[in-house]
Amino acid sequence: MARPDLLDPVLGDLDTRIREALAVAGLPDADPELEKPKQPEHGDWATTAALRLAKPAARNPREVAQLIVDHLEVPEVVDEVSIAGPGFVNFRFAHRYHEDLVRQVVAAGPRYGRSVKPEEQRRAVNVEFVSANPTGPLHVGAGRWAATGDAIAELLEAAGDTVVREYYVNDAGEQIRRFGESVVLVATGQDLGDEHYRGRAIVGVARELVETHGDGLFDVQPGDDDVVGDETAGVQHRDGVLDDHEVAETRPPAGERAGPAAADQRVHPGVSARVGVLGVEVMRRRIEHVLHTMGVDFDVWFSERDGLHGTGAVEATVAELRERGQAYEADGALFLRTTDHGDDKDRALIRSDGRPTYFAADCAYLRDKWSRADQLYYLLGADHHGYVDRLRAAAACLGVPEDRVEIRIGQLVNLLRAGEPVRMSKRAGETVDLDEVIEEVGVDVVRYHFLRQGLDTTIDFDLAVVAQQSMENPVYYVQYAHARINSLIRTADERGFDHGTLDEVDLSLLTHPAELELLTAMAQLPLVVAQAAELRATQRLARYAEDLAGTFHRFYTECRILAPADATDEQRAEQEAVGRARYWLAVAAKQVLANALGLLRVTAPERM
RNA sequence: GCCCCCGUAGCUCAGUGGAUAGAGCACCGGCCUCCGGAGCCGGAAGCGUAGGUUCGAUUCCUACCGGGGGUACCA
Repeated sequence: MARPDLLDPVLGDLDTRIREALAVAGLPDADPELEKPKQPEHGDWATTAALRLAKPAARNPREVAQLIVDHLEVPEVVDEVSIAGPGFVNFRFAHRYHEDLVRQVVAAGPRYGRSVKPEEQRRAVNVEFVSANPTGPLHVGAGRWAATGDAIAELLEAAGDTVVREYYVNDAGEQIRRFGESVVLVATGQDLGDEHYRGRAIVGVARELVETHGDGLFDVQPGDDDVVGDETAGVQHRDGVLDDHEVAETRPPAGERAGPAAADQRVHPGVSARVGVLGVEVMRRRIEHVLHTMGVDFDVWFSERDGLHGTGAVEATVAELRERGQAYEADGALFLRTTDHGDDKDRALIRSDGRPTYFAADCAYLRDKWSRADQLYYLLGADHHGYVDRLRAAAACLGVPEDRVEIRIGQLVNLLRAGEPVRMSKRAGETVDLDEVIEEVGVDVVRYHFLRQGLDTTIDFDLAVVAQQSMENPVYYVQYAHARINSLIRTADERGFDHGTLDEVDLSLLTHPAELELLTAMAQLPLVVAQAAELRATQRLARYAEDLAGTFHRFYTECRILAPADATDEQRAEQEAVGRARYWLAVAAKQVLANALGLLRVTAPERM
């Protein structure tokens, strides 16, 4: 678990001393796991070590707590140590600790909340997310993976790891030919079959291709005859998460998916393949653009076609798996022994007709990533959960340690409007894509809505609700707190408020309960960030931001900073000293709010 | 059939084995002659059911009930 001692020297010292006390008392070693008591009156920090040591020490928890307290060399900064409840050891810190916090926050600025890992614990993490098929526009569901994957990447960086954000572009195989075929038919005004991709996006791609390449694009060209028997034949991939109502829009009907589909006789397969490659790139760029509007910028767009099939990586991977003795032939096909590693059945790598399966490409991709990173994180939608076991098994077959491959499944998103499912009318080609939702409600709302809920809850995204600028949208609550502080600072400047410098201000005047609560809330950020990163749980940080905003609003309501505009000189003078301390507290609180929002990559507006 | 996720306040959701289970919305009642009322304070209201493990279970295990998703030498 996150070690507060790595985040804060004062907590680090306390952590060390508790460990020493355990040793001196003859108790087993244990991580003190310093935490914030739920009730403020219990103190500033607490350890549960006694509770967890009760069993190994064969004593009751309160006795163990007493032993710890008896042997603890209490740090100077701790004013009070107490035992409470079943065996908590609570610490109340001297006021000086809180005063230091304000200075620490202001000094660290945007870095407050981030931490550094010791070299040996630092990981190069590859975070793969979204990876939607480039054969259609991004749906709302993909927005969830975009927001979540991006924020998790940010959290990991904040916790001291290095991160690569990666998008796997599934641009090889049968689906590309079919996509190209669809584009050709659309561009030449012919009817589409049930197996074809359709919708505004296809029309847009067709139009753009004609503009850039001319009509000759659709004529048979030299080389087009070579593509028959495409060696990459393969695959439609983990296409992000589709709303169930939307699946039919981008995925050919089930009946069409069995086996290599018969090519449409109206279009030369070579033309389809060539146009497909071009069209997919156009679509990919559009996806890239939408993600960019969402604030998500990938470091690597990994092309299956260029990166795996084009480099022989698939063959090399299959060869390695054979060498490792993890593959065997049966019925003319080649299978991977995934059942040795927890899968239900062995999976085919090479079909009996010699073509590699999609799974083979997946193995090659995993191997490629493992050569570039030492921790692999996959964020997949629940519609791909059936894929998890074989992916884990593939990693095991390739010799990747179990704890270095993390595959997380997120539940899907239901798109609603005023409680009614937004149904996709296939005939009308009516869909609601991610870019339209962003347009309608704004990036921050979309991102935050996805980030404040855990990955394993299904999210209802109701356009009617989310469009309201009210507390149905907690992001506004947090942003409002930030804007409000900014307004406060602005007003202070306008009135010529003399806030002095942080060095000279007397922060010991911050004694109001609302001030102390704000201070202790601010002190939590580094720990919250570390825990959120460790758990890959963005909602931890979002909920923290909401709590912090609430704590600030209470402080704001109860504690005046500026004297009233019509105050007498006496009132003004009286207010001045404490007002200065509060001013700096507000400045620090603004920084913490900005940092929390920044880690979620949600904007912290100066005014709204 | 098998696998995965969920079930916490009227609603939407937090809560990595610990103290009195928390927010928002909705409802009821209050709050500044003054720094942004997109705010603050108060009230009422809850762990699906039954077992088990544990000093301690919303949390872990089993069964059941209810809801959602997935199940291919497919692409």
